[in-house]
Amino acid sequence: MIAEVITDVSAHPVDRPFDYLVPQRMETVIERGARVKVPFGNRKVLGFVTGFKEQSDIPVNKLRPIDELLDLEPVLTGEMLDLADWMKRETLCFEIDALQVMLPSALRAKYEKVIHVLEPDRIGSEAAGIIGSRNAVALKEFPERLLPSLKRLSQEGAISIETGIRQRTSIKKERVLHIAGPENLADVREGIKKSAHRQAALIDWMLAHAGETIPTRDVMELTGTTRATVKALLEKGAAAETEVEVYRKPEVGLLDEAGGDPVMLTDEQADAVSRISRAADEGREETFLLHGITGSGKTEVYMQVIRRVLEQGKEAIVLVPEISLTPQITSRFKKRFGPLVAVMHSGLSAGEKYDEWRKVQRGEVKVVVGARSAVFAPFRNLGAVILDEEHESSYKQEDSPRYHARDVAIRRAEMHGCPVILGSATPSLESFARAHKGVYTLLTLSERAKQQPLPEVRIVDMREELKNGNRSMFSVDLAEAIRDRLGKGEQTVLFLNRRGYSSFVLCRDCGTAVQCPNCDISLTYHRASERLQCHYCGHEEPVPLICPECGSEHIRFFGTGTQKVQEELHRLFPEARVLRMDVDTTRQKGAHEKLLRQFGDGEADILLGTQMIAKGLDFPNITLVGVLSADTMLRLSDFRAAEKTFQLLTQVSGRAGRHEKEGQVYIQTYAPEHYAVELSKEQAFEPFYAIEMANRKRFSYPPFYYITLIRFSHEDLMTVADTAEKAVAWLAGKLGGDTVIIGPTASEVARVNNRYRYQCLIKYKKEPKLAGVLTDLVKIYRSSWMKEGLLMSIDMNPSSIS
DNA sequence: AGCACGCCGACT
DNA sequence: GTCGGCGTGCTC
Repeated sequence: MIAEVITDVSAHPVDRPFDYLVPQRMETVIERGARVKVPFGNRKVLGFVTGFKEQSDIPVNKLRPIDELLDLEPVLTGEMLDLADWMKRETLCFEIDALQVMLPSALRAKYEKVIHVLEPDRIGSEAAGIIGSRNAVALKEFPERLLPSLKRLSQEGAISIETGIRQRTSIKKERVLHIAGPENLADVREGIKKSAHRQAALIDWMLAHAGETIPTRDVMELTGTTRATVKALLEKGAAAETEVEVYRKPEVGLLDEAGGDPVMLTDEQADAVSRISRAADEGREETFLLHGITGSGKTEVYMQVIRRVLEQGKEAIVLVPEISLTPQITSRFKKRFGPLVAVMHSGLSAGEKYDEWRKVQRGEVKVVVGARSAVFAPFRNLGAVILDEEHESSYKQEDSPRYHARDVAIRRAEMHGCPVILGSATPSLESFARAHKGVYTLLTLSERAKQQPLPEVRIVDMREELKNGNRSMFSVDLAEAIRDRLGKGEQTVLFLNRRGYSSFVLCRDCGTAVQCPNCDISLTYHRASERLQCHYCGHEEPVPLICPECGSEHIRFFGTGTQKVQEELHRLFPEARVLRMDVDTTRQKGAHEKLLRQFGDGEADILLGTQMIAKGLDFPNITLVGVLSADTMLRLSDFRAAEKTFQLLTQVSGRAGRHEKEGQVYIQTYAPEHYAVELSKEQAFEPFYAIEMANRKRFSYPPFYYITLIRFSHEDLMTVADTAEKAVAWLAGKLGGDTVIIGPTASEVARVNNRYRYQCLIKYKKEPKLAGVLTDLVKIYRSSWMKEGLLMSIDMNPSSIS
C-alpha cells in the first residue's frame, strides 16, 4: 500500500503529494487525514495523508516508508481534505498552509535537533558534562562554540544528529484511580500493618467507593493522604492507576447577561426563524442575508435557529468578528446552550484552543462560537453556519491562506446541505447586491426588538467649532451632553477612530513629523513606554527633544490618541470616572471582560475606546454616544472607505438607548456633507447602498467587478518598479479585453522595513483564465524575480487595497 | 591545499 | 523550508 502525503514544507516545488510506502503494521489502522512522520530529504517532517494507491509512478527504489503514524483517529475529515484542495485553488495558497489553518496550533509540529549518543567514550569532557547520563539531548542545550566539535563527532559516527518532531502543546492528562472491588479491598485491608495509619484510613475510604474511578488528586485531597500512601496501596492491588485526557478550563468570565431563555419573537424575527428552519429541515443549502438594524434581535434569531438544528441532531457554527472583543454574545450562547457550546478565540492559550477543538472532534459539543478560524470546526453533520456582523473585514485572513470565512462557510454549507446566515445591520455591498440579485435570500428586521426608537443622531461640524475658536477635541454640544449625563448618573461611550489619526510628533518649524527610518510612515507616540513606535516594522526610538530634521526645539505631539482624550476628559470633567479601552489597556488576558463588566456594573461614567467598542456593547444605562472624529477613515485611499465609515458610524450609534432610556448620538466630523456620514444618521442603509453602488459601478469596483491585488516589494526602488511594470505588461497580454489592470503604482506606504512596495490591481467581470494566468505568473516569479530578492504576493478579492 | 561563503537543486 | 553539494575565491 502506498500513501500520498502532503509534507509540512511550505514551498513551491514541494506543494504536491509525495508517495510513501505504508509499513505492514500500519496498513489496517492508517486513514486519510491522519498525521504521519516521514523522511524528507535528510530530515524528518510531519505530513498529512491525503490518499492511498496501490501503484506509484515513482520508481520503487526511491520510495521510503512512513516513519510513524501520529494519529489513530485522523485529525482531518475527508471534507477538510477536499476543502483544502478548494482553498488552494481559490486563494492560490500552498496546500499545506490550507491544511494547517484548519487545525489548532497545538497539532502543528515543532522541530528540534536532537543528538543521540552512540559512543559515549569519544565525547569531550565539556559536552559529556552537559549530556550526563542521558542518551538523547536537544542540540540547543549546547553552547555555540561546541557545535564544530559536535559536527565532527557526528561525521565520525560517535553521535547522530536527527530532527525530532514534538507536538507543540502537550495533551493535558490526569491520573485516575480505578478502585478495586470490595472483596479485593477487604483482602488488602487484612494485610496492612497496624502502624500504617494512613494506609488504613485510605483503604477505609476506598471501601466506601469500591469499583469507582476517581481522579487521584481528588482522592488525596478528600482523604488528606499523600502520593506515597496511594502508591503503597497501588502496589498492594487496592486500585489501578491510569491517565486520562482532561480539558483545561478556560475562564469564560460570564457577564451578567440575559439570554438564558428564549424570548418572544417579533413577527419579522419569527418569519426569519421559520424560513431558515425550513431550509435546515429540508437539508437545503441556502444563504440568507439577515439585515437587521442595530438592536433588532439578530442574536435571538440565531439562537432559535440553532435550537432547531440541535433538535435534528445536527451541529452549528457561529462566527463572530473577534470574539474576545464581544464577550457579551458568547455569554448569551453559553447561557442558552450551556455545556453544548465550545468557544474558540484568540484569547485562549494554545492548550485551551486544542481542548475546545477536541470537544468538537469527539462530538461532545454541538455548537461552536468563535472567530474566523472556527469556520473549520470539525463537525461531521453541520446544520447551520452563522456569520454575525458579516461585513467585518476580520473575516478575511490577511496572510496566506488568504481565505474569507464567508466563502468557506458557504462552501461547507454546500457540502453538508445546510443554510448559511449572514447577519448585519450594515451588510457588505457584495452581500447586499447578491441578495438583490436573488443569490442570497434577504430577510429584513426593520424594527427594534424592544420597540425602542432609534437614537437621535446629531452631526457636529467641527469646522464651525474651529471658526468659533474651540480648539478642543470636544465640541461645545458634546461637552454639554456629557455634563448632562454625568449629572443624571447615566453612561456615555466615546469612540475614537484612531486609524490614520494616532499621535505623532510634529515639528512646528519645518512641519515634518518624525518618520520611521525603515518605512515611509510617521512614528506613533506611545505614552506607556514614552517612546515612538512604527506600526509597520516595529521600530522603536525615544522621543526626540529637538527636531531631527531642522534641529528646532519647537516639536510637539499632534493628533489624538485615547490617552490624550482621557487627559482632556479629566481636565474638563475632573469628577468623571473614565474607563479606557484600547490595545494598551486590553493586552492582558481577560481584560476586555473585566473592563466591560466594570462599565456594566456602573463603576464608570464614561467608556472611551477605539474600534473594539463599536460592536456588541449592550448596556441599559448608556444614553449618550460620542464619535470624536467620524471622517478619519474617509481619508484612506481605499474603495471601501465610505462603506467602512458608514458601517462604523451606524454600529457605534447603535450602542445608545438599546433599552428603556432613550439614546442620543453626537457625531463630530470635518465632512458633515459626506453621504456616508449624513446617511448613518438615520441608519439609512438602502439610500447609502444606492449611492455607493453607483460609485462602485462608475469606478469598476466590487461588487460590479472582481478584483485581485498583486503586491511587489524589493530593497531597490528601480528593481521593484521595473519588475512590476514587466508583470503588468505580461498580464495585459494574457488577460481578456474586458479586464482592466490598474498600475503598477507605488503602494500607499511606499516603503516598509526598507523594502519599496509597488502594486497593481486587476479588475474583471469574467476571467476564467485568471487562476491559470496567475499560476504562470508565479512560475515566472519563481524562476527569475524571486532569485533577485523580489517578493510578490497575490490577494484574490482583497478586503482593502490601501 | 584548506576552508569560508553563496548559489542551486532535490526532497517520494 | 532546509539541507548538502559544488563552485569560487581567499589565506597560509
